[in-house]
Amino acid sequence: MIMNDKKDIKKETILTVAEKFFARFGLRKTTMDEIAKTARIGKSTLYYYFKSKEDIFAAVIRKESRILKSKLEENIARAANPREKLSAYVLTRMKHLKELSNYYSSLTDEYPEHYSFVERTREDFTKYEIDTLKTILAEGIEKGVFQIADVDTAAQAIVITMKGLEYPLLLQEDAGNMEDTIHNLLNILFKGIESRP
Amino acid sequence: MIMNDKKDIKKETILTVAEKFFARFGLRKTTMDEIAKTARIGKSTLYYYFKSKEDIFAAVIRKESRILKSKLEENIARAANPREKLSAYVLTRMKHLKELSNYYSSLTDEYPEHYSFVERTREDFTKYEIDTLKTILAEGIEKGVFQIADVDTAAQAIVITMKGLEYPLLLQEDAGNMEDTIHNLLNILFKGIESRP
DNA sequence: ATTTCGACTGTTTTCGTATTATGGTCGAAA
DNA sequence: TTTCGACCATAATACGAAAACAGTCGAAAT
Repeated sequence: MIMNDKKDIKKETILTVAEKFFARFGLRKTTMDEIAKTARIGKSTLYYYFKSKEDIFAAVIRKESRILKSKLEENIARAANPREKLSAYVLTRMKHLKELSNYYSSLTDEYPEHYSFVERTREDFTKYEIDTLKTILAEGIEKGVFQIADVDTAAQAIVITMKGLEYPLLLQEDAGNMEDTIHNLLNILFKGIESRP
Repeated sequence: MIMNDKKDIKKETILTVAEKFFARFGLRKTTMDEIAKTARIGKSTLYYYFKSKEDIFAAVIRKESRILKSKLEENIARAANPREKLSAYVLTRMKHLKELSNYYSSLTDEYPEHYSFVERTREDFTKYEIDTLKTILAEGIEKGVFQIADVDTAAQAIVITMKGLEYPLLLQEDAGNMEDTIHNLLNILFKGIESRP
């Protein structure tokens, strides 16, 4: 456990370099030699800090997930009530992905190719998503603004719907339409769970 | 316009042959020579009835859309009230795609590759979907069981959500989970549009 | 003990090229 | 009107050689 701070800093440096390559060239076309050269270290050193290229990629995904997580928490905290929190959650999440797809130009191309790998890597984030949504929904029930029979399944349904909309969103299938659609879905969703006097 | 019946019959024969090839090998790996040989006609004859390979593929898609359409209409007619109609619509549509993916083994692989082409070809079907959903929703409003401000956007939101769920459904990302998810979504949806006393 | 790396390896990817397969055309024949 | 054989330009494939690649290892540096 000695020198762990120093090791983490170095890992971070490597990730910063790797991130840029993955963004521009994707997983397949990014080479370990390039990462090593750009980071000014030997390629072998890379393998001292990470066990494989996929491992680095996974670390980048997890880092990205942490950024989104803090973004979500920030926007949720800003929201005044459960309704606004839920709205902020869905909108922030979908907008973030959209922005990401501009930076990660390879994201759209490699989406099908690496779908299951990314999904496996995001497992923790997905758990976080469900937990957070459950918390928001539960808070809404407690405050008497939501009326939901099964919070678990409701949270799961929301997550799967958001995931489902990811690919069409990346393909910009309906481009401008998409944000409207999300708003409409939110409206229907709210009418669906809002308790009425 | 002479001999149009005979021509249509021949076209139908070609489609039946082509369909099986597309199902087993997908669009790319199916060759015009194979279709011609199996249909026992010259390849040039194929081009007398269809203007390109994609044209045949599009015809197969449209045929499949018609089948789904009649399936939908059958199940909608069977349903007693707007709520059951809407439920039947969504479930029939999603189950049909799932069944189709068993038959069309290439569907999953080629989904990203031909996404935009299939989408363009399905445009008419998509219009039908929105129209049908609007009719169901309008009927629900008229009978006082639904309460929706904007029928158009609601119908659109439902269609886009169903489309969004297609790819995860094909990838069987949550396999058994998927049908449950659709049910959950339907439940939320219903709570969202049902009028309450 | 931790960290770094050069040299190495077995496997993929790339590349140039020759060859085949394929989508599509055309004019003639039925 | 319908059919098709012969034909064409292009795209896919096959293949061997060369290059690039992910990952290993033992030794050197810290």
